[in-house]
Amino acid sequence: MYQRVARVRDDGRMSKQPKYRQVADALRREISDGKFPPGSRLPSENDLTERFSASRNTVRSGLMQLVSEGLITSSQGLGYEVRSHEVFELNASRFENLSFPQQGDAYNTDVRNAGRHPHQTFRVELKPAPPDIAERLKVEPASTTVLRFCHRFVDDVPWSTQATYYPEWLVNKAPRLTEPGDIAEGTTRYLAGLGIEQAGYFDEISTRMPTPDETRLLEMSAGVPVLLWTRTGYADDRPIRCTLTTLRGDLNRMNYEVSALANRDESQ
Amino acid sequence: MYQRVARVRDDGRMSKQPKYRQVADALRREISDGKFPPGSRLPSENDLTERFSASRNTVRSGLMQLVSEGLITSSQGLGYEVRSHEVFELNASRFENLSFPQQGDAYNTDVRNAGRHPHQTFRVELKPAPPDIAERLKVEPASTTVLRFCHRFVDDVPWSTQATYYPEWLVNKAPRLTEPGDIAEGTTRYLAGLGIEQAGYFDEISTRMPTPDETRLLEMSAGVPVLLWTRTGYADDRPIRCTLTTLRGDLNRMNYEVSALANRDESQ
DNA sequence: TTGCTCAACTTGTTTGAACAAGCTGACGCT
DNA sequence: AGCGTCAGCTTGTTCAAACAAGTTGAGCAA
Repeated sequence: MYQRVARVRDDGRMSKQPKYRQVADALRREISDGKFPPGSRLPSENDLTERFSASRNTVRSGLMQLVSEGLITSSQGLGYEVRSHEVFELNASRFENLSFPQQGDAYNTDVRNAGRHPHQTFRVELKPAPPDIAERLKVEPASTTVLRFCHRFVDDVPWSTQATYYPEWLVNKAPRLTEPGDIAEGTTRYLAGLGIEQAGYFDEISTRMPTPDETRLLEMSAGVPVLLWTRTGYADDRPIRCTLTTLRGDLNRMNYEVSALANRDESQ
Repeated sequence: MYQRVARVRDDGRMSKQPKYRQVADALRREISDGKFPPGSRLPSENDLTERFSASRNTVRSGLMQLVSEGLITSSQGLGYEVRSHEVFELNASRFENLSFPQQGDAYNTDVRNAGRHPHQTFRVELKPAPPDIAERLKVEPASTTVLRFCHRFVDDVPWSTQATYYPEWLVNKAPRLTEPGDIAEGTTRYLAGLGIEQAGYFDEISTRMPTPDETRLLEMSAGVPVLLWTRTGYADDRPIRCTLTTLRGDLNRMNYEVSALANRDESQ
């Protein structure tokens, strides 16, 4: 039976909020007040059913709300747990090409410096350029590109995926880009040795909820968005690579350090 | 009655996916295939109930899934609509202090250049520094700061909120920061006129699901994350401001253009 | 002690029903 | 023609019940 929520009640204020939202609001408040600290467990659905005089389904609706806000997680047989946050800082404005090797190693050193254990799987493909990549690389759509793909973990927790596309003309100059394994000295350094130096890049950052594929690959729980980071690298004003990085939003933060003096001359 | 989903069925593959997920997957596929283009409406819950031979609640679970993925929206009385995307580019690496005025105006000109109509509300507060702000401004926690708050719209659609904190010592030098209205020439330019020039900044970017407050202020629908952008501005290596910007993730993309030459000298 | 089983918890999935409430167009009245 | 009402669509909220399935610890057997 439908039971209209009291319109004038509660703490005296008008509150014609639906019951499931009252549940969510109450629990959210208690979590932020520290009654349920990160890592702790919430009362079971049955307990909450009693406490709020609501059906189990209604309580579940409220809990679902908090799950999709990224505040709590649920596991069958275990209960609901308050999510604890731990972010990894990602310094994006640093240039890797002087004393630092490239990608894999920038990541490796960063992670190790943080006292964590890095791990990654690697894959190389030949692939026709997707439209957005082709546009950024200034090549024909569906023209051949080399795709170097990385799946990265920190302490065996999936952290990010990275797909770097190289245009065909560059691969002709730098054939080792098609090597199926990691390039020991780093691709940036390898390219620099061939006289192709990444002199600048253009970064685009956006966010959205993960696709089912991303959810699987990054083992993401509900209510956590991804950070999408696209870096287009240039040498002599010509695009030489385009890197799409997908980062778990709950684990990563990106940093840029920019100085006015450095940028003064290149007013866009 | 509980009815176990067929284990060997469908297209011949093992598929012991729960029914509500089958609904979500089928619809997601049809949306990405273009059967339901952005802006179009999905069949009603009743139609889907028939099509999938499931109860209305099960169909709703599947639809909820897509809503929280940010793929569709629902409106009472109207139905489910496929979300259409339109992003606004935000050039974050540009320096505003040469020929461009500050914040409000960088935003105003950007929006107008895009052929859109900007609009913002403004507020000034005196507020004790929150811990994270105090740390970034290198002042005592809870010491006095001036908070200048902006609520921004594009074509009357809520776009972002921006809160800039100035430390007390700076306000003593630049009293107009407490003026309740907009500073016509822009705060950066006003400060530069007093010999305080923002020579660099440190940006931090992260993402998460919005809080209920943010959902209300930015009129966000379910399944859309926010982009959090923290900019700490420096003059002579001393923090002079800290700006927290909350951006609707479905409407914004941030860009950084960085050149190696510019950054070569300031290896951190 | 070790190891297995199982009862008793937990959340996950599904159904059917009922009523609330927003939206739209048809119909009929003025 | 103009306007208001309302039937009939839509999604939103809530309930009660049942069975599925993951987790854990108590207790029994080897």
